[in-house]
Amino acid sequence: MIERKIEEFIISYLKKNKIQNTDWNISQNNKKGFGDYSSNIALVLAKILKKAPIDLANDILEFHKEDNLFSIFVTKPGFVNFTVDNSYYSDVVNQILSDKDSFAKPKAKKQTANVEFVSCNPTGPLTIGHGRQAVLGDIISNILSWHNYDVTREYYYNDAGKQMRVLAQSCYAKYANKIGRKFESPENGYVGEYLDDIVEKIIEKYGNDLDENDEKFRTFTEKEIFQNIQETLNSLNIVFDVFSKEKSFYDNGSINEVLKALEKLSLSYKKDGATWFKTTALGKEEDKVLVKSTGEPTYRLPDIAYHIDKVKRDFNLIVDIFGADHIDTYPDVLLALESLGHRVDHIKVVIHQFVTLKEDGKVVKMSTRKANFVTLDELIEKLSADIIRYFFIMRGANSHLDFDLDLAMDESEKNPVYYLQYAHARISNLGKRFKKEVGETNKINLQLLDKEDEMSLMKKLSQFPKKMEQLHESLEPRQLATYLEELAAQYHKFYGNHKVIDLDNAELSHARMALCDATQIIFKIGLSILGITAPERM
RNA sequence: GCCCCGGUAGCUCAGCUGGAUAGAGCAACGGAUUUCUAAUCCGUAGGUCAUAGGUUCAAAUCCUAUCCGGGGUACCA
Repeated sequence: MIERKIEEFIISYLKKNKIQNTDWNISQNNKKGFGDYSSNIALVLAKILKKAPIDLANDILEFHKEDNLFSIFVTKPGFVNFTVDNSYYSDVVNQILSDKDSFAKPKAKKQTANVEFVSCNPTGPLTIGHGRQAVLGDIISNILSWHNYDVTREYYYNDAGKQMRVLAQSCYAKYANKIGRKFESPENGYVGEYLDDIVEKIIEKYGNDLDENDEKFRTFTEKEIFQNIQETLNSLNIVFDVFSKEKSFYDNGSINEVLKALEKLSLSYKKDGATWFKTTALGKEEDKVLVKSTGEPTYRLPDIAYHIDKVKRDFNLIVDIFGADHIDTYPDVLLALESLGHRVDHIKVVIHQFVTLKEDGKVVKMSTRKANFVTLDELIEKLSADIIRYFFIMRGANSHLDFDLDLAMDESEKNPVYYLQYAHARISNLGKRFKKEVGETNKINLQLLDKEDEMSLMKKLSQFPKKMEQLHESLEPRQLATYLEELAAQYHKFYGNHKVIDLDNAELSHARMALCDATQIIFKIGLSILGITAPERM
């Protein structure tokens, strides 16, 4: 990467002048007039050395020996600007063409990662909010896979708690109602239509004389709903490797172990019949309940046991993806792990904000319990997986996402997804024609590419490795989407202004086609990480 | 009350580990089509980067306060 070379150059200057590290940087310029890269090194040094920044910048300029990598010029108030030689960019194109799908892919040894996402209890169909998390988690997993991680996609859910009991009661209420018994739906019960369908199936399968406390109202319902959840995820091409059930941590005794261990450390105590986690001893403002006075643990306790289990499975990286409603709970879990002597420095938590759905220009409020939500299934009926996936990550995870249903459907032609896919398809089509009309060659002279649009496109391609590095750090899929949109814009512009197939100039034609091929390779890599198809034609 | 996000063009949002002239898409307006598939391109217009202070050679970006929107603050998950 050229940034490295520039960095090395500046460091060599600092070494020669015996200047200790300072807080300087190299930034890339998208504007004209300042070269490809600039450094603030002289501005930063000015203060320490008590010299004019412009003089320092000129000193750096003089220090630089002629080479064929980059040239330097200085602008006020003291920026050192680097203009990278064109040959660097054509080298990148060559590199892409020879490495193909593995271009820029790190060669580091395999590591393991666990990504936990969705983790929604089987009490109802997935909503649009879950959809965001599902897609986010899947793409983050793809990013890690690309960076040579062996990724385990994991779904954790509560198959034993209070919510499941309420679900069973709600189901029975519908059942009773159907067969003419009297039974009040529980307070805060589930009333969604999906339960009616399940009740129909129960009657069909088990008849209409089941007892109120029959196990089937829980087990059958859970199975049905969970199957539906998996089907929904599958239709977005999301497949999990591991399902962890909360109940297993009761059964194997690890929840009790956590309680004992915390007690031993005097980090828990009893009050009002409940067991409390003494987080105030660890710098928090309030203590939190671990076991309710009813004897039932809160979600926090099994969560701790579950995370200990994940840590013990020895992954190099653990990623938890939560909705904004969990923002206050995960620090407690991490605190517990730390105080019990477990590693937490390899746990990354990704928090995403909520989705608001807009229909007919109005915001639709959603709640699973009240059943006035729009399900992910309904969305999938209307839109393709490609579009849904893209829409969910086209905003930063930390921003609220306005999902405008009307826009996603009615204006699908103006959808950014098509813009990307079209760039890819255009190149495919062009390639076919090119083969027929121009033929092949083994001598490609990329030095012929020096037009502004060609250079801009090559520069955009050269940014890919750096982008992927940033992506690894941020785990923010939107950054890749933004990059691909920029690349597509650059490509369409190039395509519009220059003929690739020019029968009077075969040499130039080949050079341009090579540039197109390289661009297509980057699209392929990018789109596959986003889990979006790269069509040959549209 | 306290904590966490966010407030950038008419709308939806990038940019935020400080850098030079704040960007896209949509919407509006004006052009390009006997095409290498126009699902595209070119151009015009659109901004007190919520507000007020502060730090800095340099602030949309960092700090403080205020205002507005969302979420949390449960012996719900």
